Amino acid sequence: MPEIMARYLITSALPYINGVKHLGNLAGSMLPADVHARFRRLQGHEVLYICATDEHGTPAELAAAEAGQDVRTYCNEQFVIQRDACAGFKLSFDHFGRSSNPPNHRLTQAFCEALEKNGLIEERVTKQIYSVDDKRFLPDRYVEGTCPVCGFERARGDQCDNCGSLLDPVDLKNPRSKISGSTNVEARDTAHLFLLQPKMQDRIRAWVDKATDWPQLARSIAYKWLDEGLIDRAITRDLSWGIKVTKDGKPRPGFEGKVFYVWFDAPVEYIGSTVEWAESTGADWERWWREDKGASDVTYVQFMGKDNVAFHTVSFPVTIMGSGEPWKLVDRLKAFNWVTWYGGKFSTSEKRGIFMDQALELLPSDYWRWYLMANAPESSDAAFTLEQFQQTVNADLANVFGNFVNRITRFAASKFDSAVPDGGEPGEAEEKLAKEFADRLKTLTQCHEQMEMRKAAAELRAIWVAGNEYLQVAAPWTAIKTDRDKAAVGVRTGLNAVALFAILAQPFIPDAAKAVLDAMGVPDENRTWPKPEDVGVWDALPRGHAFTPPDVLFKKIEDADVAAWTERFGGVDGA
RNA sequence: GGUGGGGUAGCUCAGCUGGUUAGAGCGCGGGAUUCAUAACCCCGAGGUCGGGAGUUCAAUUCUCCCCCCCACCA
Repeated sequence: MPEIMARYLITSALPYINGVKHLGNLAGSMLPADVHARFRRLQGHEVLYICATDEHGTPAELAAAEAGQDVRTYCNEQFVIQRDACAGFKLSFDHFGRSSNPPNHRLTQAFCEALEKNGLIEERVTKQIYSVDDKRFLPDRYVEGTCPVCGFERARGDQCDNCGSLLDPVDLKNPRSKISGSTNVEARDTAHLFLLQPKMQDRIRAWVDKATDWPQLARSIAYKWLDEGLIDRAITRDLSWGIKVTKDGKPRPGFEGKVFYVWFDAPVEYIGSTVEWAESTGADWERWWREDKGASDVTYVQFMGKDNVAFHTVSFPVTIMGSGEPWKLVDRLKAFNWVTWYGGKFSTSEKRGIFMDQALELLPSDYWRWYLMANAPESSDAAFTLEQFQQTVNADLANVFGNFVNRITRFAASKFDSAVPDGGEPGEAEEKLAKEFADRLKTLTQCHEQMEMRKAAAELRAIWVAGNEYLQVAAPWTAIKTDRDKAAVGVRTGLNAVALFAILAQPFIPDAAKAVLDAMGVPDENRTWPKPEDVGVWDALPRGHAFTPPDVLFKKIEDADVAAWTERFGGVDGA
């Protein structure tokens, strides 16, 4: 089918290496990005879906220390855990990389050097708290002390939780290390590189002004930062785990014990991961990222949680644009709010909420995928409850879709010998179904194109319902008693609906969709996204074509399951 | 504290630039059906659209104030 092929570069915010993510993290970036990637592939577009673990920074170091491991070993283990959890959810990354891998080191260093050549980097000496016992400089939030403003004794280095004053760690009285508790700390001079963001302020604003199709949430956050005024930001830290600072490709004098701050190198890994992908497949990464190397026709779509919007709309663009090089900038952006656990926070320590690896122990990924996207936190935070999860999955997947597939395939198996029947002509009922299907398919397609997950799921569900309505009217089980041709039309239409419904379900529930399409014997090349004007879809299965009724697609979630899970994961209201 | 996002039927949520009897799914009540995972289909009952004031012929939809919830604050 000749179509206008487009190219989509899709990234989802990088999950931090520190432990397996919970369902909220999944629902807010990786999963919707996957749904979108699958949809665009089905449309016949060329898609590159990239993700990676974000591995640098103090939290990784501390988590490793707590686990009694060196950071590298810790990250190696955690990377595998996260990669496997993502695979378990059928996230169809073209590559899942690591920000600690060599390509990101090279790129990050190159970006910094390019920025410096353009006068956007400045070396400054500042005073920071050094912990003698910990043998390290302390990040702001790992310094505690008495607030110089209100006298609160447990003020953090960056802010006092009591009076709200923004603080500088060196101003705290009686400072101590939050890591070891040691009070043997002192302010020491240390040099850092600063990114002169204010110099880019006007260019960033002009760029945001043109981004009229960004969602409201993204634009308002970007403007908020711009209105407040960008500030010079340190992009290096006194740590050992991270990307070394260079000058002219060699270690930068005076920066031997320093690395880039994690927020500077993490987004660069979008590119780094693409390079990893290219190195492992022999593909060309520059045609996805360099405007001068063929990327000008790429549509770049980013998925992220609302906490990441500022970095993607302002900070990272400063790096990209400031380099003066023709890198690809984000075109479309989708931001999500949070999924909450019964209205409160997910928490490992308090045993509240389900994490990705645990979810897969309970049920196949499709169950979670469907619920999380049908209830995606698009306009506001969305509460996850096991009770609603049970209801949604049982109703939508088991009763509406699963049962539709089951009822018509089993009827066809017993009365028409497990083959697509010939004979009869479509009538009024078939016309009505085709009309409704075409209308809803149009809407569904638009929802996917706009990345409206909830609406897309609702529309898909409505299409499934239309199938059940049709069967109710066509009632082949009645017709077969008097008019075999009429029953044949009903069964044939129903079986084609099974295939169509599964094709449209692929982005959301890929495994179940595949099981249905395999059972119906639909060849891969016929599983592409249909168009509303294609009327041939209702006679796509060859007449006489044999199929195997699939097994029950979705087992219902029992009340006893919910009770057990509530016990284990802390349901109801614990907050 | 600042900024942003929310407060709409029992529950989870839709409701562009203001305008006939405010919508969906689930849950609930009734009916129909028997091909099917006690499933499906139809009908119905449920809401002073957080509170107050204002603008307007007209506000859930605009403005202001207040009260709650959530997130972020480099």
